[in-house]
Amino acid sequence: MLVKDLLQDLVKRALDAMQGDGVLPGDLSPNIQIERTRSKEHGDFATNVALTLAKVTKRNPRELAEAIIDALPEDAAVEKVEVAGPGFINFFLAGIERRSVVERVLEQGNQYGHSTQGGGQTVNVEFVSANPTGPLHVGHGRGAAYGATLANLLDATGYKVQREYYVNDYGRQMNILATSVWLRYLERNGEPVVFPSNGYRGDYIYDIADTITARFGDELQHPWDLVTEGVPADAPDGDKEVHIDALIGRAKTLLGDTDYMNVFDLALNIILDDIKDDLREFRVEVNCWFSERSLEEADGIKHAIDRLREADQTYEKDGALWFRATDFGDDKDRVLVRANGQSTYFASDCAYMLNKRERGADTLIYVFGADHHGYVTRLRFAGRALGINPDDMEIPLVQFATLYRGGKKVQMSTRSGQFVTLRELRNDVGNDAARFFYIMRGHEQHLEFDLDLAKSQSNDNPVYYIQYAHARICSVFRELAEKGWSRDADAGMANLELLGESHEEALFTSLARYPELVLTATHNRTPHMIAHYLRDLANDLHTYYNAHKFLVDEAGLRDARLNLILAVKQVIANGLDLLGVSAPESM
RNA sequence: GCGCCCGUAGCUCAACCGGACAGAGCAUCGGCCUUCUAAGCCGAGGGUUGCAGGUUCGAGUCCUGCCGGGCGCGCCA
Repeated sequence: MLVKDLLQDLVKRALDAMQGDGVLPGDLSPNIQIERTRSKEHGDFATNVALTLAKVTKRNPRELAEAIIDALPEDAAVEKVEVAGPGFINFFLAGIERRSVVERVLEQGNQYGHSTQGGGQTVNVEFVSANPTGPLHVGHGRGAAYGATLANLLDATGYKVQREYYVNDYGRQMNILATSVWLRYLERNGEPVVFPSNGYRGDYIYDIADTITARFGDELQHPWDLVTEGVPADAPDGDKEVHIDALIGRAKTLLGDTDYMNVFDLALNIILDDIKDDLREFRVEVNCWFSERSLEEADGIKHAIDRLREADQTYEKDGALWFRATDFGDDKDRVLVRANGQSTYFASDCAYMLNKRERGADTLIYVFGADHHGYVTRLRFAGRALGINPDDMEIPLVQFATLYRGGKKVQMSTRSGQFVTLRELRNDVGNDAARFFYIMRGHEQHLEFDLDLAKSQSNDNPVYYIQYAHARICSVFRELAEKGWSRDADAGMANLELLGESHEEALFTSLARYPELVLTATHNRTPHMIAHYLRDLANDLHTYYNAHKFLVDEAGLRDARLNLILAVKQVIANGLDLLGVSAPESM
């Protein structure tokens, strides 16, 4: 049981007693907030319950606080309780309680900070879900790091987590990709191809085209004149959308269904495999690569539309099938099935959402890039249409990351194909720094990613600073062995009371805070809190190291200090693990 | 035009359901030092939380309006 919960229980019992005695009205059920204090003078924990009760009971808050303290049951963990400020109740923990964290950490090891708070509820975390039309870029990287870390947090706090990537392998963009590949193939085989302005221009398209050549030789080749037969002009003279759609049509006609799909699938698989490798190397786990096409093939879209139709939420107009979004407060109704018989993305959204629910997800988390925030409303309407409680759907938006090198912004533009890929970033700064820097800021904040800092081996680099704290502790233990000593764990525990230095007190507090922090970070979907915490903990360790020698001659004190820093090492490792960052033994 | 997000120290960012004196790092300034491997350590200055109202015992946090920045609006995906 967390001390926080213990204190909450004590306060509750006090209030119950006061209600029983008629000192407080029996009908109030106060929300008892226990929080860590910001400064030591205010003790370890505080509650504002007297302030909140003062109003409803029309009593003086300080006086009420005194009364609550009088009714508070004794507990060995609490040394002193005080009224402070306008009516806060401050709790000072007993020394033995404060020190006990060392034992807890070492006992629980890599499980310290984990909990069963989630009660086994299933949470579906969908993230990245970039169209497989090219390699992931640095924008996707932030979503990947955020989603992966959030999933790790949920996992650690007792939720069943589905980590999911929605593979858009069905729509028009994929047809543009397949056609782009085929055109590059023709170009490589000597055709005088004029590449469409709306096609995918990246170099990787050539690589895929070469794979096509390796597999199919010149079987898929057709003369350029025939390819462009009847195709309207490209921009600027014509409409680039019409132009590319016509080219797609020609590709399908000339290649036939089978060969067209061969090109399509080959392109898709090469890119998707690349994305899978990329994420795996980035320590981003994905349990389910959910294919949009599979949804269509399994009649999932029809299934979802049937559901909406049964609920009388659809109607037909102008040959299309519409969803009555206005009934739910949208400014206009939304098309489910176009006049040409093709279903819309909104229909796929509904189908996929329904599918997630049918696979057992209680909560749906959609991690979106901020540029996709226009979909949020639509998705929420889909949820309402399908009868999903709005509280069971969350759509955190991850803002853009801007790269800086040499103090200057790295220019990027998807349109011109001038984007930095996630793989380039990882190769540049390393996986550890990339993971850490990505989640170091609140996800709703624009991120300035300083590439030079991320690479630097100095204390200014927070990743280095934290990892170094871990390695430094390992180094102390190597030194211990070199001196021919060893740690006596039991003696260390028995001598914890020798640890009375302010640096040691600070570490007790920091270590004890960790499980609460993990819960808060999970609950608020704010993994950056872990990064900030680890930086603070590392700072506590380094200042302690600078102020005191651990390997002192006096064995009792030495063992106690070694137990303490071993606990610090454990918590740093646990925290870094949640972030997907390694904890090196030496640097 | 409508909608969403953001605005906190010179810079990059924190601030747990609305709590106590708004905190870190970098940079700046002033000292110290050569250590369980680390040019590091200790300390100081720096703020009308974009502006103006409102709610509250209490607002960086909630509400309204404005200013500034980013993004989005489709029978595209």
